[in-house]
Amino acid sequence: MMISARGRYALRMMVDVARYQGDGHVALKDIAARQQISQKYLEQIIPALNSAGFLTAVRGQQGGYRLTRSPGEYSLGEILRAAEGELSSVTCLDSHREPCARQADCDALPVWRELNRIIADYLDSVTLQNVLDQQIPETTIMTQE
Amino acid sequence: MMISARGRYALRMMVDVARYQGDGHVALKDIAARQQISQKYLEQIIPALNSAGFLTAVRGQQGGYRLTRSPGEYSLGEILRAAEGELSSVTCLDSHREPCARQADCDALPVWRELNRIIADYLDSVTLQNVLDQQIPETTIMTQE
DNA sequence: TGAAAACCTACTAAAATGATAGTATAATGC
DNA sequence: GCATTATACTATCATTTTAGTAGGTTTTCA
Repeated sequence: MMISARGRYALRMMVDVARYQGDGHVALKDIAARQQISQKYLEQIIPALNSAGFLTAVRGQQGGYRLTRSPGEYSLGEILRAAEGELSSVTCLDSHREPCARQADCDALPVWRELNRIIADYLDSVTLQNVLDQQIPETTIMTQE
Repeated sequence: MMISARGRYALRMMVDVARYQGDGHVALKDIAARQQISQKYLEQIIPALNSAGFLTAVRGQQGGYRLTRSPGEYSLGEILRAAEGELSSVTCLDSHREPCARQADCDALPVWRELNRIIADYLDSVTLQNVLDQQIPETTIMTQE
Protein backbone atom coordinates (compact mmCIF):
# COMPACT_ATOMS: atom_id res chain seq x y z
CA MET A 1 0.00 0.00 0.00
CA MET A 2 1.23 3.41 -0.86
CA ILE A 3 -0.45 4.88 2.20
CA SER A 4 0.09 2.75 5.26
CA ALA A 5 -1.29 2.96 8.78
CA ARG A 6 1.31 5.62 9.58
CA GLY A 7 -0.10 8.05 7.07
CA ARG A 8 -3.70 7.20 7.80
CA TYR A 9 -3.19 7.62 11.53
CA ALA A 10 -1.31 10.87 11.00
CA LEU A 11 -4.22 12.31 9.08
CA ARG A 12 -6.74 11.15 11.65
CA MET A 13 -4.65 12.70 14.43
CA MET A 14 -4.47 16.01 12.62
CA VAL A 15 -8.23 15.97 12.07
CA ASP A 16 -8.78 15.09 15.71
CA VAL A 17 -6.58 17.91 16.96
CA ALA A 18 -8.25 20.35 14.59
CA ARG A 19 -11.66 19.32 15.84
CA TYR A 20 -10.96 19.30 19.57
CA GLN A 21 -8.23 21.81 20.27
CA GLY A 22 -10.54 24.74 21.05
CA ASP A 23 -8.37 27.29 22.90
CA GLY A 24 -6.25 24.66 24.55
CA HIS A 25 -4.31 21.55 23.76
CA VAL A 26 -5.32 18.01 22.91
CA ALA A 27 -3.66 15.18 24.84
CA LEU A 28 -2.46 12.17 22.89
CA LYS A 29 -4.26 9.95 25.37
CA ASP A 30 -7.56 11.46 24.27
CA ILE A 31 -6.75 11.20 20.58
CA ALA A 32 -5.84 7.56 21.05
CA ALA A 33 -9.07 6.87 22.91
CA ARG A 34 -11.30 8.65 20.40
CA GLN A 35 -9.58 7.20 17.34
CA GLN A 36 -9.13 3.75 18.87
CA ILE A 37 -5.45 3.63 18.07
CA SER A 38 -2.66 2.51 20.39
CA GLN A 39 -1.24 5.59 22.10
CA LYS A 40 2.23 4.09 22.02
CA TYR A 41 2.08 3.74 18.28
CA LEU A 42 0.86 7.31 17.86
CA GLU A 43 3.79 8.49 19.99
CA GLN A 44 6.06 7.24 17.24
CA ILE A 45 4.23 8.97 14.45
CA ILE A 46 3.75 12.34 16.05
CA PRO A 47 7.43 13.42 16.09
CA ALA A 48 7.29 13.48 12.28
CA LEU A 49 4.39 15.92 12.38
CA ASN A 50 6.04 17.85 15.14
CA SER A 51 9.40 18.27 13.49
CA ALA A 52 7.68 19.27 10.25
CA GLY A 53 6.28 22.18 12.23
CA PHE A 54 2.68 21.08 11.89
CA LEU A 55 2.03 20.87 15.61
CA THR A 56 3.24 22.50 18.80
CA ALA A 57 3.45 20.47 21.95
CA VAL A 58 3.08 21.50 25.57
CA ARG A 59 4.21 19.12 28.29
CA GLY A 60 2.86 18.60 31.73
CA GLN A 61 -0.65 18.81 33.04
CA GLN A 62 -3.18 20.24 30.62
CA GLY A 63 -0.55 19.77 27.97
CA GLY A 64 -0.97 18.26 24.57
CA TYR A 65 -0.86 19.30 20.97
CA ARG A 66 -2.16 22.20 18.90
CA LEU A 67 -2.09 23.00 15.20
CA THR A 68 0.33 25.74 14.21
CA ARG A 69 -1.83 26.89 11.31
CA SER A 70 -5.49 27.00 10.50
CA PRO A 71 -6.85 23.74 9.07
CA GLY A 72 -7.33 25.29 5.64
CA GLU A 73 -3.60 25.86 5.41
CA TYR A 74 -2.58 22.21 5.54
CA SER A 75 -2.69 20.04 2.45
CA LEU A 76 -3.12 16.32 2.86
CA GLY A 77 -0.09 15.87 0.66
CA GLU A 78 2.26 17.53 3.12
CA ILE A 79 0.78 15.70 6.09
CA LEU A 80 1.09 12.33 4.39
CA ARG A 81 4.58 13.01 3.11
CA ALA A 82 5.70 14.00 6.61
CA ALA A 83 4.27 10.80 8.06
CA GLU A 84 5.23 8.35 5.32
CA GLY A 85 8.53 9.85 4.26
CA GLU A 86 7.48 9.91 0.64
CA LEU A 87 4.42 9.26 -1.44
CA SER A 88 5.32 7.12 -4.39
CA SER A 89 3.25 4.52 -6.18
CA VAL A 90 6.36 2.47 -7.02
CA THR A 91 9.74 1.90 -5.37
CA CYS A 92 11.41 2.89 -8.66
CA LEU A 93 10.65 6.52 -7.90
CA ASP A 94 11.41 6.55 -4.20
CA SER A 95 14.15 9.15 -3.86
CA HIS A 96 15.36 7.62 -0.62
CA ARG A 97 16.53 4.53 -2.46
CA GLU A 98 19.32 4.13 -4.88
CA PRO A 99 18.00 4.79 -8.36
CA CYS A 100 16.98 1.79 -10.47
CA ALA A 101 19.64 0.85 -13.00
CA ARG A 102 17.05 0.48 -15.75
CA GLN A 103 15.70 4.02 -15.48
CA ALA A 104 17.14 5.02 -18.85
CA ASP A 105 15.34 2.41 -20.92
CA CYS A 106 12.40 1.34 -18.78
CA ASP A 107 9.19 1.49 -20.81
CA ALA A 108 7.03 1.68 -17.72
CA LEU A 109 8.77 4.51 -15.92
CA PRO A 110 6.93 7.40 -17.64
CA VAL A 111 3.67 5.82 -16.51
CA TRP A 112 4.75 5.77 -12.89
CA ARG A 113 6.00 9.34 -13.11
CA GLU A 114 2.68 10.56 -14.43
CA LEU A 115 0.75 8.50 -11.92
CA ASN A 116 2.81 9.94 -9.09
CA ARG A 117 2.15 13.42 -10.38
CA ILE A 118 -1.60 12.90 -10.45
CA ILE A 119 -1.64 11.49 -6.94
CA ALA A 120 0.46 14.37 -5.62
CA ASP A 121 -1.66 16.95 -7.41
CA TYR A 122 -4.81 15.59 -5.88
CA LEU A 123 -3.51 15.23 -2.34
CA ASP A 124 -1.95 18.68 -2.48
CA SER A 125 -5.30 20.12 -3.50
CA VAL A 126 -7.26 18.83 -0.51
CA THR A 127 -6.94 20.61 2.83
CA LEU A 128 -7.42 19.49 6.39
CA GLN A 129 -10.40 21.84 6.51
CA ASN A 130 -11.98 19.93 3.62
CA VAL A 131 -11.72 16.73 5.63
CA LEU A 132 -13.06 18.43 8.74
CA ASP A 133 -16.03 19.72 6.77
CA GLN A 134 -16.51 16.35 5.10
CA GLN A 135 -16.30 18.18 1.81
CA ILE A 136 -13.87 16.22 -0.29
CA PRO A 137 -13.71 17.85 -3.70
CA GLU A 138 -14.67 15.59 -6.59
CA THR A 139 -12.37 15.77 -9.53
CA THR A 140 -12.00 14.54 -13.07
CA ILE A 141 -8.93 13.74 -15.05
CA MET A 142 -8.55 15.80 -18.19
CA THR A 143 -6.18 14.74 -20.93
CA GLN A 144 -4.22 17.66 -22.31
CA GLU A 145 -4.53 18.24 -26.03
CA MET B 1 3.80 0.47 -2.40
CA MET B 2 0.51 0.24 -4.13
CA ILE B 3 2.20 -1.16 -7.21
CA SER B 4 4.76 -3.80 -6.34
CA ALA B 5 7.23 -5.73 -8.46
CA ARG B 6 4.43 -8.07 -9.50
CA GLY B 7 2.51 -5.34 -11.24
CA ARG B 8 5.57 -3.65 -12.65
CA TYR B 9 6.90 -6.92 -14.05
CA ALA B 10 3.49 -7.81 -15.47
CA LEU B 11 3.37 -4.55 -17.39
CA ARG B 12 6.90 -4.95 -18.66
CA MET B 13 6.12 -8.49 -19.81
CA MET B 14 3.05 -7.34 -21.68
CA VAL B 15 5.05 -4.59 -23.36
CA ASP B 16 7.79 -7.06 -24.23
CA VAL B 17 5.36 -9.54 -25.78
CA ALA B 18 3.65 -6.76 -27.71
CA ARG B 19 6.97 -5.60 -29.05
CA TYR B 20 8.47 -8.94 -30.01
CA GLN B 21 5.62 -11.30 -30.87
CA GLY B 22 5.61 -10.58 -34.62
CA ASP B 23 3.69 -13.49 -36.18
CA GLY B 24 4.88 -15.98 -33.63
CA HIS B 25 5.24 -16.44 -29.91
CA VAL B 26 7.60 -14.97 -27.35
CA ALA B 27 9.33 -17.39 -24.99
CA LEU B 28 9.45 -16.50 -21.32
CA LYS B 29 13.17 -17.21 -21.34
CA ASP B 30 13.66 -14.36 -23.81
CA ILE B 31 11.44 -11.97 -21.88
CA ALA B 32 13.36 -12.75 -18.71
CA ALA B 33 16.69 -12.16 -20.45
CA ARG B 34 15.66 -8.90 -22.08
CA GLN B 35 13.94 -7.53 -19.01
CA GLN B 36 16.58 -8.85 -16.61
CA ILE B 37 14.01 -10.49 -14.38
CA SER B 38 14.19 -13.98 -12.90
CA GLN B 39 12.33 -16.34 -15.22
CA LYS B 40 11.12 -18.36 -12.25
CA TYR B 41 9.51 -15.30 -10.75
CA LEU B 42 7.85 -14.37 -14.02
CA GLU B 43 6.42 -17.88 -14.22
CA GLN B 44 4.44 -17.10 -11.12
CA ILE B 45 3.06 -13.85 -12.40
CA ILE B 46 2.10 -14.95 -15.88
CA PRO B 47 -0.75 -17.30 -14.86
CA ALA B 48 -2.65 -14.24 -13.64
CA LEU B 49 -2.36 -12.64 -17.05
CA ASN B 50 -3.12 -15.94 -18.70
CA SER B 51 -6.26 -16.73 -16.76
CA ALA B 52 -7.47 -13.16 -17.26
CA GLY B 53 -7.42 -13.99 -20.96
CA PHE B 54 -4.74 -11.44 -21.80
CA LEU B 55 -2.32 -13.94 -23.28
CA THR B 56 -2.39 -17.27 -25.05
CA ALA B 57 0.36 -19.77 -24.46
CA VAL B 58 1.78 -22.39 -26.77
CA ARG B 59 4.03 -25.10 -25.35
CA GLY B 60 6.91 -26.92 -26.92
CA GLN B 61 9.48 -25.79 -29.41
CA GLN B 62 8.91 -22.35 -30.88
CA GLY B 63 6.30 -21.93 -28.17
CA GLY B 64 5.71 -18.96 -25.93
CA TYR B 65 3.13 -16.27 -25.41
CA ARG B 66 1.07 -13.97 -27.62
CA LEU B 67 -1.37 -11.18 -26.88
CA THR B 68 -5.02 -12.01 -27.46
CA ARG B 69 -5.91 -8.45 -28.43
CA SER B 70 -4.18 -5.58 -30.10
CA PRO B 71 -2.08 -3.47 -27.71
CA GLY B 72 -4.48 -0.54 -27.95
CA GLU B 73 -7.22 -2.69 -26.44
CA TYR B 74 -5.51 -3.26 -23.09
CA SER B 75 -5.68 -0.66 -20.35
CA LEU B 76 -2.92 -0.54 -17.78
CA GLY B 77 -5.58 -0.67 -15.12
CA GLU B 78 -6.77 -4.12 -16.10
CA ILE B 79 -3.24 -5.46 -16.47
CA LEU B 80 -2.21 -4.17 -13.06
CA ARG B 81 -5.38 -5.34 -11.36
CA ALA B 82 -4.88 -8.82 -12.83
CA ALA B 83 -1.30 -8.93 -11.55
CA GLU B 84 -1.76 -7.27 -8.17
CA GLY B 85 -5.22 -8.53 -7.28
CA GLU B 86 -6.45 -5.05 -6.58
CA LEU B 87 -5.29 -1.48 -6.88
CA SER B 88 -6.01 0.38 -3.71
CA SER B 89 -4.06 3.17 -2.10
CA VAL B 90 -5.09 2.01 1.39
CA THR B 91 -5.94 -1.33 2.98
CA CYS B 92 -9.21 0.18 4.22
CA LEU B 93 -10.63 -0.13 0.71
CA ASP B 94 -9.23 -3.51 -0.22
CA SER B 95 -12.30 -5.59 -1.02
CA HIS B 96 -10.42 -8.82 -0.30
CA ARG B 97 -10.16 -7.91 3.36
CA GLU B 98 -12.83 -7.73 5.94
CA PRO B 99 -14.20 -4.21 5.98
CA CYS B 100 -12.83 -1.78 8.55
CA ALA B 101 -15.12 -1.40 11.54
CA ARG B 102 -14.74 2.36 11.48
CA GLN B 103 -15.97 2.84 7.92
CA ALA B 104 -19.16 4.54 9.06
CA ASP B 105 -17.51 7.40 10.93
CA CYS B 106 -14.02 7.59 9.51
CA ASP B 107 -13.19 11.14 8.47
CA ALA B 108 -10.45 10.03 6.15
CA LEU B 109 -12.32 7.42 4.16
CA PRO B 110 -13.87 9.78 1.58
CA VAL B 111 -10.37 10.98 0.76
CA TRP B 112 -9.15 7.46 0.05
CA ARG B 113 -12.22 6.71 -2.04
CA GLU B 114 -11.64 9.72 -4.21
CA LEU B 115 -7.94 9.04 -4.46
CA ASN B 116 -8.63 5.48 -5.56
CA ARG B 117 -11.04 6.73 -8.17
CA ILE B 118 -8.49 9.12 -9.64
CA ILE B 119 -5.81 6.46 -9.80
CA ALA B 120 -8.19 3.99 -11.45
CA ASP B 121 -9.41 6.59 -13.93
CA TYR B 122 -5.89 7.39 -14.98
CA LEU B 123 -4.67 3.82 -15.30
CA ASP B 124 -7.81 2.81 -17.17
CA SER B 125 -7.19 5.62 -19.65
CA VAL B 126 -3.70 4.55 -20.68
CA THR B 127 -3.29 1.64 -23.09
CA LEU B 128 -0.49 -0.80 -23.71
CA GLN B 129 -0.10 0.83 -27.12
CA ASN B 130 0.56 4.16 -25.38
CA VAL B 131 3.41 2.58 -23.45
CA LEU B 132 4.75 0.89 -26.56
CA ASP B 133 4.72 4.21 -28.39
CA GLN B 134 6.26 5.96 -25.39
CA GLN B 135 3.33 8.34 -25.58
CA ILE B 136 2.02 8.57 -22.05
CA PRO B 137 -0.82 11.09 -22.03
CA GLU B 138 -0.33 14.05 -19.74
CA THR B 139 -3.30 14.92 -17.66
CA THR B 140 -4.59 17.54 -15.27
CA ILE B 141 -6.94 17.25 -12.39
CA MET B 142 -10.03 19.39 -12.71
CA THR B 143 -12.19 20.12 -9.70
CA GLN B 144 -15.86 19.87 -10.48
CA GLU B 145 -17.89 22.99 -9.77
C1' DT C 1 6.11 17.85 45.01
C1' DG C 2 3.52 14.71 42.72
C1' DA C 3 0.71 13.74 38.87
C1' DA C 4 0.17 14.24 34.10
C1' DA C 5 1.75 14.87 30.02
C1' DA C 6 5.25 14.75 26.13
C1' DC C 7 9.65 12.51 24.67
C1' DC C 8 12.90 8.85 23.46
C1' DT C 9 14.70 4.31 22.18
C1' DA C 10 14.84 -0.49 21.92
C1' DC C 11 12.59 -4.62 20.84
C1' DT C 12 9.27 -7.91 18.54
C1' DA C 13 5.51 -10.51 16.00
C1' DA C 14 3.33 -10.91 11.81
C1' DA C 15 2.68 -10.05 7.13
C1' DA C 16 4.12 -8.97 2.56
C1' DT C 17 7.61 -9.17 -0.81
C1' DG C 18 10.61 -11.08 -4.02
C1' DA C 19 12.47 -14.49 -4.97
C1' DT C 20 14.57 -19.88 -5.59
C1' DA C 21 13.95 -24.83 -6.42
C1' DG C 22 12.16 -28.89 -8.14
C1' DT C 23 8.99 -31.47 -10.61
C1' DA C 24 5.27 -32.33 -13.90
C1' DT C 25 3.11 -31.81 -18.30
C1' DA C 26 2.49 -30.72 -23.03
C1' DA C 27 3.80 -29.91 -27.91
C1' DT C 28 6.99 -29.91 -31.62
C1' DG C 29 10.59 -31.41 -34.93
C1' DC C 30 13.50 -34.78 -36.50
C1' DG D 1 8.45 -42.19 -31.00
C1' DC D 2 11.66 -39.81 -28.50
C1' DA D 3 14.50 -35.95 -27.29
C1' DT D 4 14.04 -31.23 -26.78
C1' DT D 5 11.84 -27.13 -25.64
C1' DA D 6 8.76 -24.72 -23.36
C1' DT D 7 4.82 -23.89 -20.17
C1' DA D 8 2.53 -25.25 -15.56
C1' DC D 9 2.38 -26.09 -10.83
C1' DT D 10 3.68 -26.17 -5.92
C1' DA D 11 6.56 -25.68 -2.00
C1' DT D 12 9.90 -23.30 0.48
C1' DC D 13 12.65 -19.37 2.08
C1' DA D 14 15.23 -14.95 3.22
C1' DT D 15 14.56 -10.17 3.67
C1' DT D 16 12.11 -6.15 4.48
C1' DT D 17 8.31 -3.63 5.95
C1' DT D 18 4.64 -2.93 8.94
C1' DA D 19 2.34 -2.36 13.08
C1' DG D 20 2.64 -2.52 17.56
C1' DT D 21 4.76 -3.29 22.73
C1' DA D 22 7.43 -1.97 26.33
C1' DG D 23 9.89 0.75 29.49
C1' DG D 24 12.06 4.49 30.93
C1' DT D 25 13.15 9.93 31.02
C1' DT D 26 12.02 14.72 31.12
C1' DT D 27 9.13 18.69 31.53
C1' DT D 28 5.35 21.38 33.33
C1' DC D 29 1.52 22.67 35.89
C1' DA D 30 -1.64 22.59 39.81
